Amino acid sequence: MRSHGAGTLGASDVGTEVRLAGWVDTRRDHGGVLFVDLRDRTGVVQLVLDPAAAATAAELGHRLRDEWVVRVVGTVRARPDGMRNPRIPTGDVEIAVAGLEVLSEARTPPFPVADDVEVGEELRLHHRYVDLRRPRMARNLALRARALSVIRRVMERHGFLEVETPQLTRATPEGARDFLVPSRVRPRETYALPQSPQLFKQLLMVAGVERYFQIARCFRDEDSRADRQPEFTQLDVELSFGDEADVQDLMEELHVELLADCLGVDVPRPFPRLAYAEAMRRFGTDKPDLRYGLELADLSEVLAGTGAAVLAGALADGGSVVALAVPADAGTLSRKDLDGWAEWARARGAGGLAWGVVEAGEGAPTLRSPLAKFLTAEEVAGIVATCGAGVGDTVLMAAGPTAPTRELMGALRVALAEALDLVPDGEWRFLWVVEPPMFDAATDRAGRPTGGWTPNHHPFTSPAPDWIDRFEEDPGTATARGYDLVLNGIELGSGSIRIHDAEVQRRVFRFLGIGDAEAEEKFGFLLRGLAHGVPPHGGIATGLDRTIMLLAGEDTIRDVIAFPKTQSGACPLTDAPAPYDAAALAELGLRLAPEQG
RNA sequence: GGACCUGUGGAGCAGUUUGGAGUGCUCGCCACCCUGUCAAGGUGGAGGUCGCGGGUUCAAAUCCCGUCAGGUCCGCCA
Repeated sequence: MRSHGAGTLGASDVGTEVRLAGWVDTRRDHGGVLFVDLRDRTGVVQLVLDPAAAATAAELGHRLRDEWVVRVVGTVRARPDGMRNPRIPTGDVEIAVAGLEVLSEARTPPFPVADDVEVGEELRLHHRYVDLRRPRMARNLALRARALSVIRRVMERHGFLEVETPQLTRATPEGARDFLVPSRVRPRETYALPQSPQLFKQLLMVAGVERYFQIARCFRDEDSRADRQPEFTQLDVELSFGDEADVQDLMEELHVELLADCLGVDVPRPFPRLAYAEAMRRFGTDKPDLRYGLELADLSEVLAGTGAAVLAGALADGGSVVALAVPADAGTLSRKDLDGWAEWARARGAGGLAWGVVEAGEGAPTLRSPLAKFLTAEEVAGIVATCGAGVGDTVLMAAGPTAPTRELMGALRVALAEALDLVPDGEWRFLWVVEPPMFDAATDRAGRPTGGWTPNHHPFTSPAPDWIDRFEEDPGTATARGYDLVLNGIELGSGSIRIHDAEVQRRVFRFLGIGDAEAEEKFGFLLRGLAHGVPPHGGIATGLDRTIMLLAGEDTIRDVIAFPKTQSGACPLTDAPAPYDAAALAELGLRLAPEQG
C-alpha cells in the first residue's frame, strides 16, 4: 500500500514516484490548488492537488477533512524557490498528487491533534487513540520502545535470561494492598496480582538461572500520583554469585547507555555513592536531587543554649533545629513569600518556619529576623557559619523532632528550588544511596510509634555483615545491604543483596512479628527453596515508567503509558472498573455487599 | 481519610472578587468565494442544562451548602 513514510522524504527523493498513506493533518484549500499535510508515524509531508494536473484527485480533495485517512500516488518534486518550509524536515519537497483515495472518513476530532494545546486529562484518555496521534505522545511511545530495546540489548550482552513470572499469584502480607482475582475453580479463594516478582526471582536464583531479568508488570492498590499508577512496569533484575558492586556496575552501564542511545547524552561513571544517614542529614530525603545546592544545616549545636523559646523547646525535647540558606542571587524572598512558606510548612504539620536575612554588621554579620532579639551574637555567628550563608542570604529554620524536621526541610528544599527556578535543564545527576537502615520504627494509623519495626526495604534484604548476628540487639542502628538508584531527585529503583540462609530469614521474620507458623504458611515456598542449595544473590527493580518519563522530559508517567488510569484508578476509554454480573459473581462464591449508606 | 486548584458552545481561555438578558477572545465546525499555501486568506452562519443537586435573592455562571469528575499534594505506596 505504501512505498515510503511521509516524514522520510527529502531532496534526494526528487523525481521518485511514491505511494503514501496516512491521516489528513491540515488542509489549505485555495479553491483551485489544494495543499494537504499528510501525517503518518514517520512525520508530515505536503501534498499538492492541482486541478490542472489531476482534475479528479483535486475535486475529491476539496471534500477532505482533518483526520480522514487517505492514500495517494504521486511524484516527489522540489519545491519552487522561496516556497521551501525550513520548519519541517520534509520542507524542501512536496508530492505532486496524481491519484487520491479516501480509505476512511473521520468525525471532527474531539480536540486538535497538536502538541500546543493543553487538553483536559479525562478527554485525552477518553479519546486516547486521538491523543496518541499528537507528535509528542507518538514520540514518547517510540522512545519507550527504544528504551526497552536498549535494556534487552544490555541485559542480553551480559548473559541475563528474560524469564516471565505469574500474574496470578498469591497475596503476601505487608506492603501495599493487593488487587485480587477470584477463582472460579476454587470458589471463595482468590489470586492476587503481583506487587513485584520478588520471591519468584529469588527462587529463579535457587533454580540456577544465575542471571534473570524481566520487564515486569506490577500492581499495587494504592492512591495514584503523577509518578505512580496502580499498574506499572519494573525492570526486574537478579543475579547470583555477585555482590552490590556487580548489580550497581550493571545498572550504571545500562543507564549510561540509555542516556547515550535515547538522548545522545554522556553521563560519567561511576555514579556517586551517598550513605543513607548522610543523605538524610544533608538533604532531608533518601532521594536527593543533586542538581542544585540549598543543603541543610543542623543548628542544634550552635543553638544548644539559646534563649529563643520556639527553638529551645524543640532542643530540650531532644529534637533539632534544621536550616537552609537561600542565596541572595537565587532571588529575594519577600515578607509575603516567607509567610507563604511558613504556611506551607504548617500545612505539612510543622509549627512554622523561622527566618532571618544575613546583613553586613560592624565586624560580624547580623541577622534581620523576628528572632534576632532572642539570639546572642555568638549564636548569630554560628548560624551564619554553619549554613555557609553570605550577606543577603535568607536563612530558613525549622525546629522539632529530628527526623520529621529534616524531612520537612528536605521537602522545602525541593519546593524552593522549583519556585526559585534553581533546577537546571539538561542535567542528569545519578547517585546511589547506600547503607540504608535495616528497619524503620513502625507507626500506627495516627503516625504514633507502636514499638515494633518494619523493614526499610523488604524483609528479604540481608543485614550488613556486621549486623547479621545481632540486628535484633539494636534494630534502629542496624544497616542492610541495600542500595537505591536516584536520578534528579526521583527514586528510580531499590535493590539489595538478599538473605540466602533460611535461618537468618526466619530470624528476620520473627523479629518483624511473623512467627514460624505464619512464615511457613505465607512464605513456606521461599523457606523451602532456601533449604535446597542457594547461591548468594541480589538484584534490583527500577521503575521503567519513571525512567522513561525522565528521558522524555515529561512530568507524569501517564504521558509515557499508552493507556493509563486517572488518579481515581479509572480508565475513561473503557470505563473500567465496571459493575460485574451478579450471577457470574455467584459462580466465584462472591456476593455484592449492600451499598454503604 | 485529608488539603488545595480546575469545571463556561467541539478545543483552549476570559467573565465569578463587587449578583442584573449567555457577554467576549483564539481555534475548530458548516456554506460560499478564492490557483502557491504551510496555524493560508475573505464573507456569512450554526453551535450553550455555565459539571450536577439544593439554598439565599425580585434576580445566580457569579454568593452559600452538598455532590461528581479531572489534576497536584499529604496520608498511603514492604
